Amino acid sequence: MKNNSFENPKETIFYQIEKAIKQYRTMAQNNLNKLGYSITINQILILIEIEKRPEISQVELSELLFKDVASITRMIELLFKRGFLSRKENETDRRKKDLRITDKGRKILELAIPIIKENRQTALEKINAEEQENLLSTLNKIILNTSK
Amino acid sequence: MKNNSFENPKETIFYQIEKAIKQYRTMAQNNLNKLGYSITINQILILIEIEKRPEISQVELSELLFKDVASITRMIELLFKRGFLSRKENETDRRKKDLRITDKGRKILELAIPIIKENRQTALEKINAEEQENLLSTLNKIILNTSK
DNA sequence: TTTATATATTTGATACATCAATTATATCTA
DNA sequence: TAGATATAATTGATGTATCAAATATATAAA
Repeated sequence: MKNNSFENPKETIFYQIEKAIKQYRTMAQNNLNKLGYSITINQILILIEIEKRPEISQVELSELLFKDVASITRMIELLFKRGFLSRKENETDRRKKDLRITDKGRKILELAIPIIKENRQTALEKINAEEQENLLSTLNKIILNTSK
Repeated sequence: MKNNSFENPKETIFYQIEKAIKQYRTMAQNNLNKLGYSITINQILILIEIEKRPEISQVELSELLFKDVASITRMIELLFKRGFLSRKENETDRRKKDLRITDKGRKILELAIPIIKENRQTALEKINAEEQENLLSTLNKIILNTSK
């Protein structure tokens, strides 16, 4: 391992993490595009979470998807404009919005979910359970090290 | 391991990779901000590559940093506007631009590089050499699986 | 040497990220 | 209950990501 990590960026861990996640995203989006709809992986992930737990707040969505609440607001806005979900004031807490998947949204979810599962499988091919556990464990260490 | 990976997103590998890289970026940017300049990690990485190899083209930069050439153009534009680098037409190939770090750019590089190295060390604390090798190896498998 | 093809960079359009500030409502406390 | 504080969502400003199309120049091929 080189001492000066700037000599060979391609060999450093963070470059590799970036590369892996970027390639994964590209592959995932390309496969999703084959559906012929124009929707992003991120938008699908939001729909999935709302479908699983319709009372979820935008703050909770932001934590779950590691995004800023501002990003969530704008993504919700797009999903709403395109008719994938409905949005109205919550009765008991008027600061909140009730988000609901529309039929159109549910239809695209049904098509997209198998694709996303397949993407994950493809990306993890030939990586056995132990290796996956190790990866998770090392990632968790990085997460700990970088959290405050 | 759950069969339906949508039940517990927090436990899936790609969520963890996203979380790790996001937290790392946030920490790195926060530490960089302490310098009091207003510059992003990405911009520093571009400066580093140009400093190492001044004849580098924007296409090469895009490959090295896993970014679209369009992104590189805009980042270069910002770095130029802020006086961190100069940019002029290449004499022998007029499609290309000659990029050079300015004194101002060199100054910020000197301050930023130690910080970036420290960030990487912090993030990898208590992760031994073997574990790092394993991480790289697994990431490479993902990169292979998702390339094409 | 013209024509076709390839390469380097830029631009336009759209989506997302992050921070700070704002708006609106809810809750807590004196 | 009035005023302080907290929370949910939005908005503004700026930077980055991706794709497709446009420009400009270089190189290969007829």
